[in-house]
Amino acid sequence: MQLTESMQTFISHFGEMGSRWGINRTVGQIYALLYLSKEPICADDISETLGFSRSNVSMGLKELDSWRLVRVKHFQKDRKEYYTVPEDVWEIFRTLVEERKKREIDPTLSMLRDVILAPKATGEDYSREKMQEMHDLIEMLTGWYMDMQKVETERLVNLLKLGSKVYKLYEMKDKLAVIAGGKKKEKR
Amino acid sequence: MQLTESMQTFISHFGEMGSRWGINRTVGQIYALLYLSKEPICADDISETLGFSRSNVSMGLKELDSWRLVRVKHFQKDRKEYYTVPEDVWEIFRTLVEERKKREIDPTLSMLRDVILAPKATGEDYSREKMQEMHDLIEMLTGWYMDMQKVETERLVNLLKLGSKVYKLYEMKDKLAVIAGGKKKEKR
DNA sequence: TAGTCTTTTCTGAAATTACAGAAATTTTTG
DNA sequence: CAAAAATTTCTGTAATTTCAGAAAAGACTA
Repeated sequence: MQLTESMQTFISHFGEMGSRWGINRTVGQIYALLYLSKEPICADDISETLGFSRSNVSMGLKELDSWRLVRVKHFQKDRKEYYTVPEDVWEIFRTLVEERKKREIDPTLSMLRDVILAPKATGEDYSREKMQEMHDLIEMLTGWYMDMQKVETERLVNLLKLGSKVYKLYEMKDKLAVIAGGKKKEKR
Repeated sequence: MQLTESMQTFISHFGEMGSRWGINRTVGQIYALLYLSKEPICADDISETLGFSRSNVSMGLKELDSWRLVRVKHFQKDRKEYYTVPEDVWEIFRTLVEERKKREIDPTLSMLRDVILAPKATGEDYSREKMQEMHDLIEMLTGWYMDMQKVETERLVNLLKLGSKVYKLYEMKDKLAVIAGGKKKEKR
């Protein structure tokens, strides 16, 4: 596959940023290449285009698969496996957040629950309190995210665009309740 | 410093999760220890409690400092430096998001802007479109976050608790505008 | 300003991770 | 079922990262 200069830049960047994102160079570049390609690509093409060994590409694809970031496609009369990534950037984003949550947050939440349930030793009042605080914060954030996940993309975009202005709506929710209730009956 | 069993568990976990969070074991454990300690701790104490070399603790604290996650405190008649972390978990959380954004997202946003501005080569219609899409998504999300950052904690908590229900308010915003206008005239 | 206490930086060794090529395994097709 | 094609796993090496101890630098005091 032929890469233009801007594609090169994009792909290299994903390689370099890999370490900050917790993936390695190979994986980052493979993903970037697939993201930019309209057509599905087979492992050999990836290997040749990026100059990685065939085995490395295999490992990279396996890693991306574990992140649910690639899809395999088959063409008839060809037993090669062709890879793509989902086209919808919002879908990609949601997948990414979900996986990071699963890997980076859930284990901690689980540990915190265990620790909080264990019998309290003497002299650990403060530390227990802090563990509880961390637990509550994480639970609130993940709960919120899981709730928001159900909102369809278009509505989510509207909410994001509204941003903190949404708070003004919230402040008026009692009044709004009056209206909503008013239709049925009357005010509080 | 004496560690109870639950503190041990908590600290070890932060060490183990370190690699997933992009920090090393030492740094993770130092942070965890400071988080659980009500009193500021000096580097020697950290070193002794966790069993790391004094130099490693110094490096770790420097790393945490670069994340703006520690504070230094001095006591009179003692030239030792004592370390703490901010007590408010929300403040910690905001700092963490800000720093991660700075390290993991901003460079990519910058790369995308550059690439998008560069003259388009032939045959890269699709890839350019995808780069633009990624750029727009990231810009929208970071824009939203920066906007939300201004909202004070208590209000933010209310919004989080409201979760996707906030969308129902949004759907009624036109009605609400009527009320808001009405209120303005009647009072204040 | 010398002496002592404290922190930071340097250095090389140890551990971990990344990776190419080889070997093994699986899948497809005749 | 065997041959061929493709993928995955294994293995050794290279590169990177982590870390302890040594050396250097800085801060305070007598």
